[in-house]
Amino acid sequence: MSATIKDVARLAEVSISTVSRVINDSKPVSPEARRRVLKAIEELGYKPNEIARSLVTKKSNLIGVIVDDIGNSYVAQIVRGIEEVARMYKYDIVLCSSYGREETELRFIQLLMQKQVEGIIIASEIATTKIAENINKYKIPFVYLNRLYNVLKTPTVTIDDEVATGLMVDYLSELGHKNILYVTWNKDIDLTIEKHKIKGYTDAIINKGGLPLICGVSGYKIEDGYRDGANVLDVIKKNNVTAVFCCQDEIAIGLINYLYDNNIKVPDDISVVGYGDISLASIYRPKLTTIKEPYYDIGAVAIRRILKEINGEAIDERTLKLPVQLIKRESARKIK
Amino acid sequence: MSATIKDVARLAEVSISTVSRVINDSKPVSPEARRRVLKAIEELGYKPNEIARSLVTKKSNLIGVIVDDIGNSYVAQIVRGIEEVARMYKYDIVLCSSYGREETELRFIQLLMQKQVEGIIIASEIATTKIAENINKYKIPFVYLNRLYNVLKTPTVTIDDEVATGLMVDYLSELGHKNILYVTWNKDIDLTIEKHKIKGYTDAIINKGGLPLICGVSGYKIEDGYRDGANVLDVIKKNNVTAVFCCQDEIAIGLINYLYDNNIKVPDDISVVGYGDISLASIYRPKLTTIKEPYYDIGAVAIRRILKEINGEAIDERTLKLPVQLIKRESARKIK
DNA sequence: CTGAAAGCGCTAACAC
DNA sequence: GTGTTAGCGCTTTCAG
Repeated sequence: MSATIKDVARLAEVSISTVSRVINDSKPVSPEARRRVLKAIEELGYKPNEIARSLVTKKSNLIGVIVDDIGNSYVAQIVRGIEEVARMYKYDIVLCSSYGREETELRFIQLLMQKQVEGIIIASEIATTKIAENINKYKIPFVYLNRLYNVLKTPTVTIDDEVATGLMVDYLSELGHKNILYVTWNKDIDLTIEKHKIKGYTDAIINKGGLPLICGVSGYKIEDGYRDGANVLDVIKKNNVTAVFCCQDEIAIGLINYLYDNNIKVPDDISVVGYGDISLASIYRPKLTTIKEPYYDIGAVAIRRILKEINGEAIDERTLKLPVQLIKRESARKIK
Repeated sequence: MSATIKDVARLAEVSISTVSRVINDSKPVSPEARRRVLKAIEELGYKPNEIARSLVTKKSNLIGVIVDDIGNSYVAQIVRGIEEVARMYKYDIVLCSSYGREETELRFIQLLMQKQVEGIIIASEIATTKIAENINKYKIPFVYLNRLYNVLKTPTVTIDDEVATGLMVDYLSELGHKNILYVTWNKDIDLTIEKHKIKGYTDAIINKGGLPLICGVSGYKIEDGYRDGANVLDVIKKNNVTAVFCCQDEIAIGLINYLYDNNIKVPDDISVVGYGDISLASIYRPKLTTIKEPYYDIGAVAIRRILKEINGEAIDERTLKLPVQLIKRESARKIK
């Protein structure tokens, strides 16, 4: 068993209050007493028990982070952002992976509440309204990060997706592309942020005097982009598409993989761009031209908001929008 | 403020002990009392405060996990393994990222101790002996996972690296390769597991009647493999190398990227294989032939060991070795 | 400046 | 089967 405040007090021949005072620097202590306490602490290797401290101060210094899957690189980036700023304020992160199961997330919220976390950030990809109801019950600072869905009326931080897709279309146009295909995950479009992205795309295309061309795939993972590659290729051929704009980097990479495996070279034969700028985007060959969603910053801003709220500071709007950035790399090129 | 056990007791008109008993199912309670307690709990939305509980039971149900960088996909896989089995035993994970700084790791250990974690797993890449001394002081269950270094006399879980590299050489030989270059991170080789990997490689090469050929690079990241690509290419040309065996997948990918950018096709012009089987290995094109380090399992086995130790069960050897697996994909092919 | 004492929310003897 | 009570290790009045 490690030393307690009592042991320190006994050894230093002072009361436990005095020990507490020097530890927390909460009230003046005579130099002599302080010296003795410090010496005793040193000798015993005493470290205050945070659990006991939390119980009385009602501050756990814990933030709960519920993620879909930490194995997703973009999720990892968000978590990095969260942790790094949390730590600046002496907060620790307790990590929960839900693997997209709603009941699991619900269970985690409760679990985290029991652990007395002071705030919760969810970075998940499921569409759910229960979560919000559930969490509001607890009146705890909370931010909901979702790359796909947009159904919860809770604080969040994103980029302006409509502007972003418009920006990409403009860029592709500059490169001389006229027939630009947008590839989207065709599920629950009304609930997802795809609604905004499609609007940005469509408006920009029409603005250039073109005709929107949209094609759906059955998921938003690399496998999905690959699996549905044949369909997409079909659409490409039938419409003389020269540039494909995928709604997620993963789909773009899956598609490029499919094209590669079928002897179609990107960007020589066709341009393919993504959305997100996941870490793979710059490692992959060809390097992916894409829209940057600043995951690290998203996490950092989210936690900062939570921390502010914990401190009772005024917090602004529910949704914070970070600047949009177009990343020009190799997977799109001038049309010949 | 949320409801406490007292509130429940008052509402149910029983003592707090009775409430505690029904919560924990620790002692028989009359059906009638139980019913009333359950009702009160329901009504108040009562959830036991884990902090208070921990204080008295001296069980925090927390495991500290110190990682180098969760942004590394293999680290994320280890953490997944840890979390998933931890959760089966009702443990939570508190995550700390050290970004390879030793002082930070040392500070985290102390911090985690103060949080009363019941065990610590470090998954880091730095070479240090201080960590072990420090942690042993606390007599807390502890596992040290390090993909590169091998200096700590602490429990760990790995694969048999010597066997693994031998296996790869054998495979490459089967494909007809005679001049197989081994690319290693040439720093602290005596301290790293490279020592074993090089031995496995060398023995196997000699065994086949070949001559070992080793070339160093200045790091173990993708950038490093890329940056030193020119040097490696030089060695390749001078020695008629037909297959390159990189000590990490990252280096292999960096190198292939370099070759790609210089119009050398893998595997058509040359075979390149890696070590680790990071998630990128199967996404990348060409898909990387490699040795699988089962990261998820490594994490799972590590936490299982910790949990066993917490429960006072007997634990076997310090180092657990998981089975070696050769993953044949596309980046190596039969010599023409 | 310092100590005694109350109490954070809960569990676990211990008595009844 | 149930209530009373003594802590867990700490912070924080409140006297002095």
